[in-house]
Amino acid sequence: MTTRALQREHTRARIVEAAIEAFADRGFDGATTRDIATRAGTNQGLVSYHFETKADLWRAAADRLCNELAERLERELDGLPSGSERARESLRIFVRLNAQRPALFHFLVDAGRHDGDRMRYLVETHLRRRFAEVARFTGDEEHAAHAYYALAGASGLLFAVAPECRALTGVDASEADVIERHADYVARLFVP
Amino acid sequence: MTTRALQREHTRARIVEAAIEAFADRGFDGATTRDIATRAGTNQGLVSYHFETKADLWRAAADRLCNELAERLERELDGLPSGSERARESLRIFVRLNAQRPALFHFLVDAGRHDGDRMRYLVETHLRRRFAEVARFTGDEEHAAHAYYALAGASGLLFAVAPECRALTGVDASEADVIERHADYVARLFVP
DNA sequence: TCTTTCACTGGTCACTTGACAAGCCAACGA
DNA sequence: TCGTTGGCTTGTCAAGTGACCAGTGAAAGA
Repeated sequence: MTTRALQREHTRARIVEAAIEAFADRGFDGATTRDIATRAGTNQGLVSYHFETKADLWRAAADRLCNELAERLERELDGLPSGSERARESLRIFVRLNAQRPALFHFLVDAGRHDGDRMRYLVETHLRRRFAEVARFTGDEEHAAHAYYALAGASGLLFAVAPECRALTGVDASEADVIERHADYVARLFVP
Repeated sequence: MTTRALQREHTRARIVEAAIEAFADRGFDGATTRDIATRAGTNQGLVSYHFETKADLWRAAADRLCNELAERLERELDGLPSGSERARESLRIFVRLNAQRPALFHFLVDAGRHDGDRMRYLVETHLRRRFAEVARFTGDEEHAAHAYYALAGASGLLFAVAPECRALTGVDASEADVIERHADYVARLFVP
């Protein structure tokens, strides 16, 4: 690959990563392309140059976020021994992902509350597969949606509102032992 | 009370109610005072007249939302028979409140992700008491925060992203039997 | 009855927003 | 080597944004 092409990809990646942070922090409406540019260490014009619209950038950010998590999930689940403990460990892994990337939860909530383009895109492109897995996991057609959203909520909320959790309970959700305790709590909750 | 004072209170209440919807829909940054005014059936100037700043209006909306839910929760818990089923029924009630007022979840997430004035206000004014109750309920000092956020997430997310849930799973979270099924699911989850 | 009060309206303000366009210059290709 | 490409910067634009203010008219008080 040429120097220029490499530089281009590198810059785009930096902007997308900054966009993930910004959209998670402020929501789609609240995040500004200027703020994203600053986080990426450049200027607003460059964001418009690489991504035609703000919505395009959001889609790129959602893709990056979801693909990264899907890959990591698949990789970590792969090396798991089968048996009764497998289900619980799967849940622990899912909780750890939520802890490392609270942006996932924010994208889900921010896009999911309206029936719009962003919600449709998330559902069609990324969520269908993940939901199908949970549905197969529960086996229960009737309660699949309930299990899915209860799990996602129980796993992600703590890390999504980490500053509030710190102020309210004194618990720092970024600490490793807190993450592990939550992973264990959720795992035992859903697989007693 | 005079006609004017009554009218004033009525108008303020209308604006606050519109603000709850708007802030839940778009977040603090995304919601505009003009949109709030339109939802309330008036003009932007009147919003500024009744509430000095947008942040003031947000605080009034948060108060209204939290007080309403605290009252309802207390009232419904009051008539509950003691016994082994009491814990489960408490959880069902909590889920039903989340279903009726998904705005609660959105306020929590929107304010809770940053260490700022709104987050502090929510914690100090409304959340402390509620968390203390959950902590007393679990009895377990070590896991109180984990139980609290797992419960809040598991109860609220489904209704907070109802449009997404509909598109993803076909389940309409506004239907009464879906609400009851989720209430039962969460209740059995936390009190097996 | 007549003045005062005040909830409410319409319009203006400085400022921010996303999108766009002209120019710059190092990397590229001939 | 020299013209071209294209990533990038700077500046500009219309469309909002929250806050503010003078004016209005009906209710309240004298």
